[in-house]
Amino acid sequence: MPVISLPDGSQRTFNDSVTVHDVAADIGPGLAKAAMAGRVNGELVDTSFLIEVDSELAIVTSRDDDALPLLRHDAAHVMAQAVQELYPGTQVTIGPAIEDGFYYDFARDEPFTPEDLKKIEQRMQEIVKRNLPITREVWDREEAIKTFDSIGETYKVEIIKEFIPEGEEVSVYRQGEWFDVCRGPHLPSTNMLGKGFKLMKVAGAYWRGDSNNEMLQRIYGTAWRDKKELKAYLHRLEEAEKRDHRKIGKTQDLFHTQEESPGMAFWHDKGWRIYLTVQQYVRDKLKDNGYQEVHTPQVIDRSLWEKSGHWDKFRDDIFVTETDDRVYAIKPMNCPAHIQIYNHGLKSYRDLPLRLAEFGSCHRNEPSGTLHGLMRVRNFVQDDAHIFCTEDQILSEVIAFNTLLLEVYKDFGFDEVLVKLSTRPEKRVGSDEVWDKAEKALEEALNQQGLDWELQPGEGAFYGPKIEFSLRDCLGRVWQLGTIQLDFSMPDRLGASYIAEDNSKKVPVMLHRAILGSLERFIGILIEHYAGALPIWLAPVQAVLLNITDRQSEYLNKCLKSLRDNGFRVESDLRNEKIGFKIREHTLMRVPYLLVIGDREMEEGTVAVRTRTGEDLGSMPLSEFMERANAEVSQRVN
RNA sequence: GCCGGUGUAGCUCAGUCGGUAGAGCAACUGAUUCGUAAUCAGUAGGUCGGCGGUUCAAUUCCGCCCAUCGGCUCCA
Repeated sequence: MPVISLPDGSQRTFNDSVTVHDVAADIGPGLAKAAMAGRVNGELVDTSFLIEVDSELAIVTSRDDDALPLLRHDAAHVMAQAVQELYPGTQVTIGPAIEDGFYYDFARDEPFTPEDLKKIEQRMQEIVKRNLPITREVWDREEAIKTFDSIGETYKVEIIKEFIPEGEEVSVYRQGEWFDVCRGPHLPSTNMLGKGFKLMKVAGAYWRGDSNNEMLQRIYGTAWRDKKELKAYLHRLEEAEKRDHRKIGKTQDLFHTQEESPGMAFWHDKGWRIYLTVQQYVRDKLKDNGYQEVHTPQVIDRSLWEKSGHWDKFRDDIFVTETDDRVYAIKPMNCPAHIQIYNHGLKSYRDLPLRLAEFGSCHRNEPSGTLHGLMRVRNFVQDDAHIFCTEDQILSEVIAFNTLLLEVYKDFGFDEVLVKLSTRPEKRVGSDEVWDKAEKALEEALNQQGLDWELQPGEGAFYGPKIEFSLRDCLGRVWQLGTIQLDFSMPDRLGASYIAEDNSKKVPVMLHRAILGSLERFIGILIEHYAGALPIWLAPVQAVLLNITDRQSEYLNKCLKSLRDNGFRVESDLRNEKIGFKIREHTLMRVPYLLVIGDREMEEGTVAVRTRTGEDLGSMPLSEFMERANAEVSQRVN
């Protein structure tokens, strides 16, 4: 006699065990039809799930948050069925729901073409129409292995053998002729998938995510409750693509790349202004926070990299130059060089913490397939710094860093930051005692900051734990920006030491840290975040002066000079074009302010101010405009 | 690095089932001096990513390479 408690607090008593579907039907036929799954005592289950004891139950319909992952997982199954119907001999592997959609990895010798995707999508629609009941079966493990082996599904066999312990049973979901090993739950039938799905792209993916394994073909799709939601999603994607920093970099004449220097940017005037503005901002911040700025060579003999251990580990990724029979590395990082500065002269504990910062240009020969606009490059400058300190100073240094980092992100308009803490891996240097202390310091610093953070056990570097700070780009991709990493190894390897209070010689702890990470990547993210309309304090051109006719040229040039003398980045547009044409052009270039000057303004000694959003602020004396603009610059208004 | 797509004028793109290419915008010239998101007319502009091969003939077909895009792996 199970008593079922529903989310609204009501209870229903049944004489016998009931399925989720039975309960839904008991409430009403509409709900029975709409039921996609159930949540029994917090666990998501099929509508066919049998409830035998008193339980809490929520019926999942398309309105629930739970619906989308279910829908997407089903879409993956339906796609796999479609693929196997259309392309016999194709093996299925895994196919989960992901953010905004799903994918399924297939093993097939021939590549899937964009035309294939269309065909598969059509077949999926057909399968949905067939309205196949999706049923759950429980198989004996050995029987499952035998069955999948007999139909040539070797990957499935491997999955069962690996993930299902011997003696346990395997759940198999069947829709029509087609079946797949799956934990579930699933929708009751294929037609509940509806029409809100679309196949997006084919991509390669290694079996089990290991580059030593063979490559499978992954088909990505998106799935939503209905066509309308799908359309909205596709629209969102289109809008996101318009924000692409590579596109905006081109249209706004910020930078370019070319074949001869893959993964390295040619910064144009306007892009470089952004770069310098960002750099100057960080430079001032670092100075205010007790950092010394240094500068070290870009080309350093291989012997130093051998000592640091990088030559062994990263030889293939280091650009090398050979001159006069010596082999030099184009530096891939600044830290060994900073230790050279640290080592220059005897250090006492009184010198610590010592914070050395450098905007050092680094080169890394990243694999060709990983390059991506400004986001992943081979030449970059980090807002890099190394803090040399004692073990006891770790906590206070990490707190100070986190505080500074959040302050900086906020100034740039980023409030949503993803934080991850990576702790000791199996292979590591340093005593457990030191690791304990270090991990605790990082954790405590994060908690004191009130940050939400995710633990990544075992993901730390061999030389120390780390915190990573990431932002999401316009297409939802996550890019790591800031980091603080403890290093118990390199100072020792490169002979750094200090004299402690008790006159003993000790090795300092080194903290690698960056806030923006690579300036290139950061500027790429900035461009996308603001869709090219950078806040006025960052905008490469803050205002353009536009004349109506030639008569105002002289007055306009006077205004231009005055603005420039006051430190504004302004341009003039004296072309013999209609004012509407000029306004359109500069608005599209996302210039924050357009200052229109006609006879009226000339006579009154004013400028007519228009914003890039199309707002007309009316005429005002130049001094008033400058006051306004100055305030916005110093307050970093968007 | 791996899988797949793409590479045509400064930009965005069309085109050629093998006979050396076209539009819009931009540029240039001329006219227009016109008050808040595109004034009109004309001119010029391309070794069709690179190198090889097949062919009477290759931008088009084939091979290799490079770059780029989307993923995967990687990211000190």
